[in-house]
Amino acid sequence: MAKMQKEYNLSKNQQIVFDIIEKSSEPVKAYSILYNVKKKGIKAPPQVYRALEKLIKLGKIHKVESKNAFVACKSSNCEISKATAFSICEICEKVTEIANNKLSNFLNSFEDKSGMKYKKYNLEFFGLCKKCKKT
Amino acid sequence: MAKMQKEYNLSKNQQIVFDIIEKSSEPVKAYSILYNVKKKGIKAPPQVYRALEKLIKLGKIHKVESKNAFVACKSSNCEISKATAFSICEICEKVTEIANNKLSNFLNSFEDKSGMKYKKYNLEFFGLCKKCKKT
DNA sequence: AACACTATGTAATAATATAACATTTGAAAG
DNA sequence: CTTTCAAATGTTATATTATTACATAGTGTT
Ligand SMILES: [Zn+2]
Ligand SMILES: [Zn+2]
Ligand SMILES: [Zn+2]
Ligand SMILES: [Zn+2]
Repeated sequence: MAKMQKEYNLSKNQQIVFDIIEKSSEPVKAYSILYNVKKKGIKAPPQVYRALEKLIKLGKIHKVESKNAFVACKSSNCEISKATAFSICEICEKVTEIANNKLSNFLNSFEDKSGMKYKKYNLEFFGLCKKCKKT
Repeated sequence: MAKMQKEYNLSKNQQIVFDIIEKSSEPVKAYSILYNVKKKGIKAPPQVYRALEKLIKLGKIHKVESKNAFVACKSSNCEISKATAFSICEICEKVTEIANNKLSNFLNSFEDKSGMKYKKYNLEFFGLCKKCKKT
């Protein structure tokens, strides 16, 4: 029971790619992953992109669209990758996943006059992080 | 007074690129723009990307990040490109800019516990448009 | 004219992502 | 156990998106 069955269902390549992203303190780019996994036998872009695609579907990582980079999911609220929100510092580029019920409730129930009901959203906030605000 | 001074300050290339985007009923990709302006003397990617960059700064167009494509601003609320929201149909890929005060007020005043204050956001909703929902 | 600033033209290349096809693996069913 | 089927992998090539770097030209100001 120690590990609470975490990522037992990941395949070899998926696990390798996930480990890299999870260990990183910042968003990771696909080709940076590729470079870092060459030593583990992954040699070509499709291997990385397929793993990324699967991990996104599983909700284990998210793509930060404005940066073409990937982060591990920290909130465990978005297991199916349906509702994601990030804060992005415009100076140091730090990206943090936002877990805020008021925000997610508001957005999940948002419905506009077009009659379109949304099943998924991605929100990216930009500003200055605490550290960078001081300087 | 007929035209209410609209885009008088756009340079030649900026105007050419903007016209293409504004006339399109769907998001336009950079290389599609490039292809379409070859006849007007614009020959290389940087010319297009520079115009795009400027138009974005001016708030006349927005980039739809999840599609790497560009749309003309329809809301005139986001003159400085600070607060953008789009609805995107997952089937026909139609993109519509959302102008909704409740939404923009909520997001503009959103502040999370990290102490980070946001000056900009981009939100992309995904779902099925009215037309595609029927089928 | 001299200056600063913005925009343009052009060639080369970098960075991101997918197509296509052959092969392997692993779990489920018979 | 072996047949079967879906998922995952390996590999080559190519498509798509975006930027660097440098030279030139226009525009307005002093
Ligand atoms: Zn998440
Ligand atoms: Zn910062
Ligand atoms: Zn707009
Ligand atoms: Zn649709």
